[in-house]
Amino acid sequence: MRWKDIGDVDCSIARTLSVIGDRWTLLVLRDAFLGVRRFEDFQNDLGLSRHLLADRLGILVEHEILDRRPYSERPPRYEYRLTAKGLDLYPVIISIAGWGDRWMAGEDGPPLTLRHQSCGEIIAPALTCPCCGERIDPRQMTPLSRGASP
Amino acid sequence: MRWKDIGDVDCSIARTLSVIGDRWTLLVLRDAFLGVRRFEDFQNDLGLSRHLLADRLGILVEHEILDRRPYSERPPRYEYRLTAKGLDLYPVIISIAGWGDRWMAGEDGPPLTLRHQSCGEIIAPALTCPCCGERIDPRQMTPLSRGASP
DNA sequence: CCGACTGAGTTCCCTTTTAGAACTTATTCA
DNA sequence: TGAATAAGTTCTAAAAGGGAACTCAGTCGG
Repeated sequence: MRWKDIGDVDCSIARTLSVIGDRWTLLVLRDAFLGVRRFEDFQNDLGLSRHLLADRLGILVEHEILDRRPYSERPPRYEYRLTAKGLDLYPVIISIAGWGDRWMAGEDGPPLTLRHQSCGEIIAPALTCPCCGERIDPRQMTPLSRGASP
Repeated sequence: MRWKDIGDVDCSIARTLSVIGDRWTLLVLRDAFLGVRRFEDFQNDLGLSRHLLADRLGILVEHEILDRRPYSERPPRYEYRLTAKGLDLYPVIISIAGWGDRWMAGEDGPPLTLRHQSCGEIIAPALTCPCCGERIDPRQMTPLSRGASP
C-alpha cells in the first residue's frame, strides 16, 4: 500500500497518522505548542529543509490544524497559529514527551518539565478513565468494533 | 538536519520520534496492541512492503519495544510481543486514536471503541493531572526548562 | 536613491528511502 | 514428490528528502 492511501483506511489511528504521522510534522507541532509561529523560526529551530517545512505547514493549514494569518500587510508576512483542532493534539504531544521522559531521558532527567497552573505542581499528565477516574492500564481496556455486540 | 540525527537532540519528543516517529511504526504498534504478533499478519493487515516491515520490526526490537521470540523451533518461527517499554506507549496510541475519533471520524462515528473493564463503561481516556485530578487544558500548562528557576 | 537586508517561500539537482514483486530457506502436509 | 507456509532478503523503479541557490516584495541605512 502507498502511504498516500493510508488515510482511507477505516481506522482513527491511520487517519490521524495520514495527517500528522510524517517524521517532521509532530516536531513542527511541538514547536507550535512552545510558541513558535513563524516560518524562519520553525526552520531555524528544526533544521529541516525549507522545502519540506513549506510543504508540511501547508498540509497542517489545509487540515485546519494551523491557521496561516498575516501579522504584517506590508511587507506581507504570515504566522502560523494552532487552531482548536490543533490545540486538541496536546495529549498526543504530551504522551510522546512522557514516554521519552520515562525511557529515553539522559542522566539529567527530562529536558523540559510542566507546571500545572491550576494546582501549581510540576506534573506528568496521565491517562485516566473519565468515568471512574482510575489510571488507564492497557490490559484493562477491551477494543470493540463498531457494530459489535454489547 | 538529517533525520537520523534527530535522536541526538535534547528533547524527549525528538528522541521518541527518532524511534517511533516513522510513518509505519505507529501502525505496527497499533496492530501489536490489537494482538497481532506475526510477521505475515502485520504484513497482511498493514499492506506495507515486507522489506520495510522487517526493518521497522528490527528497530522496535533493537529498542526493546517489541520482543522477538520463537514460538516454534522446527521450523524456526518467531513472534513479536510488546515489552513493558512497548506497553507504556499505550497513551500515545490512545491519544492519537482519540483525536482521530473527534476530528477525522466519518458519519458512523469511531470505528473502534474501548470498554474499561474496571468500571464496565465505554470510555475515551483523557489526560488528567495526577496531583489535582483535573482534566488537562494546554493553556494551563507551563513548560519549564531543566535548570530553570522555580 | 542605491545597495544590502529580511521573511517567506520556490526551484534545482543529487542522494536516500520506499513500493512491489520475485526469490530464499527450512520444514510440514497431502 | 510436490505444494504450502512463515519469515525474511534481494532487486529495480519511483517517490521523497536534503542542501544550496534563487525569487519577490518591501524596508532600512547612508
